[in-house]
Amino acid sequence: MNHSITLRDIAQALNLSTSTISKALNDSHEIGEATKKKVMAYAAQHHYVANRMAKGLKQGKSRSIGVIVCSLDNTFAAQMLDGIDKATTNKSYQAIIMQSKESQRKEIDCMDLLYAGGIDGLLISPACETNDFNYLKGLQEAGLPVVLFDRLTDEIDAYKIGVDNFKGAYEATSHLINRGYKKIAHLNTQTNLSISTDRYNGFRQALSDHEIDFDSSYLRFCDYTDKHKLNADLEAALSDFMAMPEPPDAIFTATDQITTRCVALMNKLGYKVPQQLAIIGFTNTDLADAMNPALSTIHQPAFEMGKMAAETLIKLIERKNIDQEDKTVRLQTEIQIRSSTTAKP
Amino acid sequence: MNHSITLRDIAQALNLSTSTISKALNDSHEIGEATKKKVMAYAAQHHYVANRMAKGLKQGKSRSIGVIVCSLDNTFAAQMLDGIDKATTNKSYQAIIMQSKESQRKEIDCMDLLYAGGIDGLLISPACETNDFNYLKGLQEAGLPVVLFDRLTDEIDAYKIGVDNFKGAYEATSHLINRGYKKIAHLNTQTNLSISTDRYNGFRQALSDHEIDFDSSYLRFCDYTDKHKLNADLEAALSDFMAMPEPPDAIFTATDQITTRCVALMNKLGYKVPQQLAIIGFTNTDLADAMNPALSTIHQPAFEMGKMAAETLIKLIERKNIDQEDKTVRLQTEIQIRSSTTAKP
DNA sequence: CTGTTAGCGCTTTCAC
DNA sequence: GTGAAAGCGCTAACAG
Repeated sequence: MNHSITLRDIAQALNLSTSTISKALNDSHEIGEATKKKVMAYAAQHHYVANRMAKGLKQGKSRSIGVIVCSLDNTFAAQMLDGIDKATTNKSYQAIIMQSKESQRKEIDCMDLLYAGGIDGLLISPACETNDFNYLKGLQEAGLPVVLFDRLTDEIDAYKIGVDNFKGAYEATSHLINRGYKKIAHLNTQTNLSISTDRYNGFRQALSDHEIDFDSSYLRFCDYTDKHKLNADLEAALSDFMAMPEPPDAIFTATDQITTRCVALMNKLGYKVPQQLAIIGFTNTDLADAMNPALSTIHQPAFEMGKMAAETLIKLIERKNIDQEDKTVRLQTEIQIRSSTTAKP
Repeated sequence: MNHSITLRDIAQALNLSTSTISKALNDSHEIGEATKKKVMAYAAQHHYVANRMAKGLKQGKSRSIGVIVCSLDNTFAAQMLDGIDKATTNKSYQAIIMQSKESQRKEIDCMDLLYAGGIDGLLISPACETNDFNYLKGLQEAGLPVVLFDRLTDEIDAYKIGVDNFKGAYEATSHLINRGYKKIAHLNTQTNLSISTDRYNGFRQALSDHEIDFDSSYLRFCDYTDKHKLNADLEAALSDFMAMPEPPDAIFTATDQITTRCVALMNKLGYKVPQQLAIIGFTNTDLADAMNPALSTIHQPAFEMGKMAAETLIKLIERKNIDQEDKTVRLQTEIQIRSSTTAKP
């Protein structure tokens, strides 16, 4: 806690009252120019900085927002946090960041702590595990402004900022088909969040629009709650796929983690990419071009999504008009084609 | 800002005074068991949660710490933040995270904001650019507890948690030598921080211990302040190296960014790894094994470093004994050998 | 234009 | 064992 000077110190030094100082510093019209100048000068000279606690207590707000993501240690989340930081810093809010580690219980703990900590609003990207949104609804009903980002759900009425997952998946799948792949496998997560179903639906729609029959044995929903489990699920899925009489010739992976782990496994298991098995997936890793072959990806505007979510929340907190018809915004993904989906020979 | 009930609400409901409630809730010995029970029960039932602002104002502390890293959007930093989060959550502190983006000016802005925000202590991993620590010293002299982590400097007297960079670099270089590589290039950052010089010195020491002459044309210090500049510097360095009459046969890269970008460039430029050019470097990316060939790395205990730094800071804040002789702690790195440094044919 | 006063919610002497 | 009162630093009526 800093021990800088207080309003009273300035008041005494300048032979004025604290309220005059307060008003002067807040550039109130009630105060004369001369006094303002004097006060400002003195404050600057003595490095006065208002006590955040006192101000917050008085005004009933903390100028801080809570942020809950699955994990700090996750490229994609980190990029969104970067965007959130941009927005909060711009508007001089503090972000208190917490992680759910994909656990619904931990997520509730986070909400508890944040709420108790006196946040003015909450930005949340729910854990994969989460299927009960009552706690969150409770906070909302208690008057806490809430914005969902990245991982959305219809279970709750709130402002939501995500991407067009259906379209991204549709494009990825269509790209594979256009490159000559027909036996396309799909790896996704086990979760109720729309992020999963939207991508799955996009995949299915692309297949059917190109008149390719859907083969359910090419489909697997993996456990996402734990790195090791995910890896195990993925490895099982891959070897099952490749042991089939008609193994897939391409694979579309639905999340950042699944995509990158999958590439690692394909290297480990020695599959030739893309000759034997092409791959494209949702991932924002900077290392797509460091892989060999370079990885084709569906890239999400993570930074913008975070920034926009934070800006929306701040507007909500400050009861400003939100100039969008729909409470749900879907940003566009971008397909980045590299060698892991080179045209089929 | 949450609007839960206050001490006074409880006091009125129970026909007691606020001070009694306060003491009861803080489990003071002055209060009778019966009253305590009654108060606790009522508080729990009505979801009482103490107002952080009021408490902070009264006690002159905020139970929050400031954290400054180069960037949120950086695998290595994210892993350290994960560790910091672990420690702060354990001790029920809040971490306010800010990013310097490698700029000294921004770093000072961050410190300003954090200090004004009333943090109880500061955790900082300085920007590469930073060479003037007077501002930080100023905060320290004003009584703010400060702990440096990851990127250390002798310019300031503080608790410091880093890794043994000299040893890590020494091991990486020795590994290359033992695998039969003799013409070893080194890519490092332009900075005054010991992170850079220690690694450089470790490299030099390994060469000289193995009686290999140091060739300064195999050495390059790259601009780290901007991704594009770094990439350009790296690309220039690589093509200069490979255009030499005697190009290097291996390369030791000193940081996370340099290592991963370098791999991407080597793929792009089409060098055969490790036949033409082996590579090992400091990096914590999860994708080392997703690369082809898999990347040998020097891995740093980022999570532990962050956790330990935060724990140290909290002890400092709470004036607890710190049970370590030396104010500087150096954790051990771990060499992870994969195919990018396969023995020279 | 400036000052007085009260109070945000909490802790903490100090009385009783 | 419990309560009254003061005060942390700030803002905002309300007076003057």
